[in-house]
Amino acid sequence: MATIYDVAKRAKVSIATVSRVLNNSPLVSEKTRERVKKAIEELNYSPNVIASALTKKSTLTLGLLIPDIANPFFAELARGVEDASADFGFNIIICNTDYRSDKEAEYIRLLKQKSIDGFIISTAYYNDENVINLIKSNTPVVILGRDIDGEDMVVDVVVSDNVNGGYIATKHLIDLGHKNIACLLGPPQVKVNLDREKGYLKAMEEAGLKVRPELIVFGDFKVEFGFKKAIELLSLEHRPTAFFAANDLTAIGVIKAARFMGLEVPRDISVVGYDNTMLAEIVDPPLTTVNQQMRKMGYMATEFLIKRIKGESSGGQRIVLDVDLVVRRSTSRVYN
Amino acid sequence: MATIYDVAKRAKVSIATVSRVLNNSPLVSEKTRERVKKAIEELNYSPNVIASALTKKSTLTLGLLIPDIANPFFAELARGVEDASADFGFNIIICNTDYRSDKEAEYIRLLKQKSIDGFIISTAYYNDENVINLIKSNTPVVILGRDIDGEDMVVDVVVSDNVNGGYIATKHLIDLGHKNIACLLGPPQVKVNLDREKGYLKAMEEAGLKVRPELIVFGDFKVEFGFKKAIELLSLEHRPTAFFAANDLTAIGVIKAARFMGLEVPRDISVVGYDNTMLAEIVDPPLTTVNQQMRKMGYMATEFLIKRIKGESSGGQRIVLDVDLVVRRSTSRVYN
DNA sequence: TTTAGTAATGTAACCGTTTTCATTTGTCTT
DNA sequence: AAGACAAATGAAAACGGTTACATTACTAAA
Repeated sequence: MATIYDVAKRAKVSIATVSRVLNNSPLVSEKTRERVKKAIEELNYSPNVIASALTKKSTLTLGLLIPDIANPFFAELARGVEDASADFGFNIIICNTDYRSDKEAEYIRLLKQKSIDGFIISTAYYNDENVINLIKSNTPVVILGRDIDGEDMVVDVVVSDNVNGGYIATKHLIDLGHKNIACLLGPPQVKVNLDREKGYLKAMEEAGLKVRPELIVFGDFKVEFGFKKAIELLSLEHRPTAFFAANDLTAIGVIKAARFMGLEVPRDISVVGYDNTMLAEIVDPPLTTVNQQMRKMGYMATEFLIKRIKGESSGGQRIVLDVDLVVRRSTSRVYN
Repeated sequence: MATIYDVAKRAKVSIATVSRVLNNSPLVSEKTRERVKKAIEELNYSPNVIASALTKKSTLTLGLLIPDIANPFFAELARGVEDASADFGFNIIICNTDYRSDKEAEYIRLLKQKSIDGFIISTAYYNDENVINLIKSNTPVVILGRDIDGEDMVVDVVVSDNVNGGYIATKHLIDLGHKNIACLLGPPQVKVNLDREKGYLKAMEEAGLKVRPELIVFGDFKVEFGFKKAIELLSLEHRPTAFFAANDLTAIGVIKAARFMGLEVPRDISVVGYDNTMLAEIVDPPLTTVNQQMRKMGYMATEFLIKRIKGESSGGQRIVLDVDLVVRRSTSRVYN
């Protein structure tokens, strides 16, 4: 591979001049600039990012921490992140943490060694020490799809309006006449679940409905959880007629459980999911679900991070994206 | 951040000695080794990969080229790739090419500038110039889930047995009594589709069934394609009773089309998919599909690449992974 | 005790850039 | 034509490691 020296020699200038041309410095005469460009062309030279990173510090690379890329929610987020990165000339390194704090710490250590320019973090727990330390070390960070509990930390946060998401989902069920509405959430350490619960409670309260604590359950975001818990709740004496699940996978588990117990969705049981992943269209019946703009979230978060890196922003913003309800065929009116 | 100089000063040795300790060189006495380690510990020093990459050339980073991470098939592949990378101390940079050759070329250029150690390529067309040039430039490359048409190119290839996949899917339908079996494939530029077709033809021929060319259609891997094409074929006078689709999404499109036309799966129409993505379990009816070991493919490909990078292998291997049929409820016997 | 030979350590060049500072070149005044 | 000043260029020192080679410190044999 050709180096800057080869270019310099061929253009009969010093490497400093070549470097200036490379970085569009104004203090190169038109004549020599052309000569250098020609040499670059002829040698098919392209600068070594590693070498320039050593002095400039910038590697044009970002780290993305997510629990699991095989989960469609995070895949969609990742796509948005990668799109923005590409648009701004950055690349992203993907890290799957499997919800494990030790893996998260290890990846952060590794990526810091590699001098990446910033982190996009989708794995943050409510007050995740790894992440808080990272932010405090003054590394550019943006928190994506999660919330973090840091007093006066300089960090951008891009989330969607989870309280409202929980609210509109529950409201929709209430409007359909449901009164006994179960609420299946993800892990309580992830703040979005607390927010969605808040929305659920708000809607219930607003409608003057009694909240039955046994119908609010925290678990994980998996199909299995929805399935098992729904079976349990549907076996209750006074069983719920509707479920609000905190993601599409859990909602699908609920649908499977209903079918398993000989109940029909939506005739006997209504189900609302969350995320509007591609699964929602595919499952039968198609799932009514809360649409988060995942790709947009990923894109915006990355945009913020890059602005921060370039010094065009000083961080500390909190963006809340709208959600909306996509009504499909897993919910219907109840008569009682 | 502490540098090797800080460590050297604190341990009262030269930076060369520190470097030796860092790289586990045997020619450091136990005593000084301890001293250096202590200094490293105290300063919380960790070496700058960028700097070392400049001399060692190795960045411990790999590039993964896929069409779209939001596609569950590639997400699964990517997960396997990332798992292996993590196990061997590498990181991966993800690139979405959207099936576009120009994007592919651009990413290759960019990643070469960043001196990554090797490429895992899942986007290769039958004879993709970008990829062929890359391989010829002697960069370590492994082709994942695709095939490439290079006479004596030194490149590892990890694929699954697509001919057999097409065969067992079709055979399954034939065994159920189907005679008119449609075959919906992806783009013909992607060799796997040719292979799956080959398997289809082999099974048909073996059973002495007449192949109707109008029932073999190339398209893309999307739901829409399956939907549209199925409607078309199901409107034929002498319509197929079964479909073999080259991925799960297309198969789901077929199921939707059948339902749209008032036909029931599997009573009226049998459908076999391909990939065994999570969608297959979720769709209704659950999809009979050919299982590819995607995560394992990703893992193995990465393992090969890393061996190649470390000089433990000289490349040129071709691994074909087994496939098997997962029979669910989208296929049934036909009586005619 | 000297000496040879090996083990341990240090010095300095190098990897391919960027950038500060010094130097040269060119233009314009007077 | 000389001087002043700005514009263009170059030399060399960083950046933070690795490593070839030189040097020093040991150990054991003579």
